[in-house]
Amino acid sequence: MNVTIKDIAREAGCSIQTVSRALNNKVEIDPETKKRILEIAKKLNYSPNILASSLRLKKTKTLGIVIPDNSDPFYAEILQGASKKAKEHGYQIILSVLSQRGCDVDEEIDALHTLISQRVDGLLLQPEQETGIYLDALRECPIPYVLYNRSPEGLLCNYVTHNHEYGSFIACSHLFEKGKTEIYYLLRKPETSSTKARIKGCENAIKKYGLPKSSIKIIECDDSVNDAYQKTKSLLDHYVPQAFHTWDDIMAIGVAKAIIDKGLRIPQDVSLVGYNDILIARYFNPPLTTVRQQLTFMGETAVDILIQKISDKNSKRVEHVELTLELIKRSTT
Amino acid sequence: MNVTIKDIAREAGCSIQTVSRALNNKVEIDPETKKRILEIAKKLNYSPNILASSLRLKKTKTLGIVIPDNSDPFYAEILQGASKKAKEHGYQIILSVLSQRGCDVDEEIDALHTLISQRVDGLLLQPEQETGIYLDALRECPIPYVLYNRSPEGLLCNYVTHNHEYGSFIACSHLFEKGKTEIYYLLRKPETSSTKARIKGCENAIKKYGLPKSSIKIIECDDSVNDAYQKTKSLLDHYVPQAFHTWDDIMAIGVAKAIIDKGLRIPQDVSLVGYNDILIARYFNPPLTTVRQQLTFMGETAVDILIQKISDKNSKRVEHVELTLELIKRSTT
DNA sequence: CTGAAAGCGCTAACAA
DNA sequence: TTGTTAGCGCTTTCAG
Repeated sequence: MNVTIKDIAREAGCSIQTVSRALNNKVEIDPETKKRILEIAKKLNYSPNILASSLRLKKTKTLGIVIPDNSDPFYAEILQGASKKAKEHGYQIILSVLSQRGCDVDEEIDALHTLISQRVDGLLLQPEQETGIYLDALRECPIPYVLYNRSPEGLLCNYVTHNHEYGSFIACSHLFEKGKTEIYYLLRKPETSSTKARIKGCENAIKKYGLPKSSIKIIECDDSVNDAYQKTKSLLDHYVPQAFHTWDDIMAIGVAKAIIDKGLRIPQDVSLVGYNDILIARYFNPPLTTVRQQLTFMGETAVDILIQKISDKNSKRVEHVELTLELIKRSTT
Repeated sequence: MNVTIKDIAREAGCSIQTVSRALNNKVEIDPETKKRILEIAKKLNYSPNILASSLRLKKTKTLGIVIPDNSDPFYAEILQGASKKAKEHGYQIILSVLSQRGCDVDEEIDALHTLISQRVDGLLLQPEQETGIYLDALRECPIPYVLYNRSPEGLLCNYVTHNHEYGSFIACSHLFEKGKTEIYYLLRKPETSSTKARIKGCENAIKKYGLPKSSIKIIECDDSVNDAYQKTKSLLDHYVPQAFHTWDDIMAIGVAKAIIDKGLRIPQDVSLVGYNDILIARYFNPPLTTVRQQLTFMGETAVDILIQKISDKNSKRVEHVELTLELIKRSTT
């Protein structure tokens, strides 16, 4: 059915080896034969079977990436950066999107194993469950991997993250500087290392400004914007706090809607600081003060590290990259 | 290095064939041997080499998808739907993101050929260039494919789209009903079939309401939100139109910012209708009137059709699915 | 129920 | 410069 180098060899009256050499730009070949073979290949509409060559070469030029949810701009942006960079390096991306947004460890482990079975050369992961069982799976991983947005304790590995302790610190500090003495902090995924770092950052800000611990009140939300919206709404029914800070910009937009629906003004009545600086933040009304993460760059960097690890298998060095966060002051504070 | 069925066979003292049977849940095997083999496999941390089995089986259980830009929520949503559905069917996704957002035909053809080389079982594509050269490449495509969001003339193939002629028709009609007699329509990708359909829809609305052709003025923008923002701003410097309609919600948000920056009110001074109904539309301030596309569902449907075509290779029937669009009335009109 | 042999399409090593 | 041979890891005959 499909045309192979064998077919080309027959047509050209040479061995398959010669065809292989012509196709792979090897030097040890007569320019004339090479030209003839290439023409025949084109004529027969030949498409090399990467599967066969990968099997032989024991490398696939393929990276596996696990993404909890591509409809979240946060991850979509990371994936964008990763896939562009991979393409630049001549690597393909095999994508695994989790259906439970990472709430199911078994699914996550499964995704990992499937990708390994596919014989990808390396993996980009964000362990949603930084618990023993997933980390165990990771420890047995036979190929190089780089974590993004996570740096689990108790696992020595390559990762690229942001310094979230600093991120929530500058967000809260900014609000304190503006004279606010009370912040409601809406967060999610309370168990992840990144959330823990953020809470630490809040506490640091409290300390720095000599405020009581109760200055920051935490509200836990699930993954939907709507939950942030509803919880803010309920809160505002009883009480109007001075300021909100949120785990991401999407939640901030939900909070903003609740505030505006209540007939309150931002920032005159309530201040608001988001997180991530997704594209919309700048164009939102009012433009959102937020903490900028370098999402595309995180994806790119993770790929760079990964590919370096792939080429340099025996290097046992571990890469830790911490990207910088920046407070973007706009009109909600 | 890696453990293979050969290693398991040696360990179990049987042939590789028996191991293969145990691993693939074949019936013709003693339950006892099967159990023993499975245990050994687990002990040795065996991971099947999909490459080898794919090569042998001539199918990879893999779908290729080409996406112009994953940082655009429009495509991110489609990809989300597609990858979830693929996973449900037990298929993997190989992702190819274009670096020029589809402005480079050669890159697009290249992406196509690479995916074919990878021996994916099927392809999901959105031809950015509906010109001869890309369609030619498609005509030579040896594997099943389904187009999403495009239905190029002169190519008989499977596709899933929305009825954009109807979409812009309901958007414009809505504005006309509200008494507006003049709409500035900001669009992009003027050459695509989907844009042409939209312009047709505008003309239909004009006809229906017996208005002059000049009632709808077209402004062409590039792919950035900023361009929509800037162009609206320049326009508003000289003239305040009654209404805007945009090619997508992101552009609408850019337009809204320009209007608000100018000190004008939406919808009292200027009305605005977006397109797509991305998540943010509902939470935007003011909540955006828009035309809802079923993006996740489009991705899912495309995968469903594709997998059906893969299982049913000899069926020469061509599937055309046209999803329905819906006007979502919120507060910008 | 189990095993031996062949081959998927390709490339590396060696020989001519 | 070119051809021959072997083998990557797996599954599908076919034979025991």
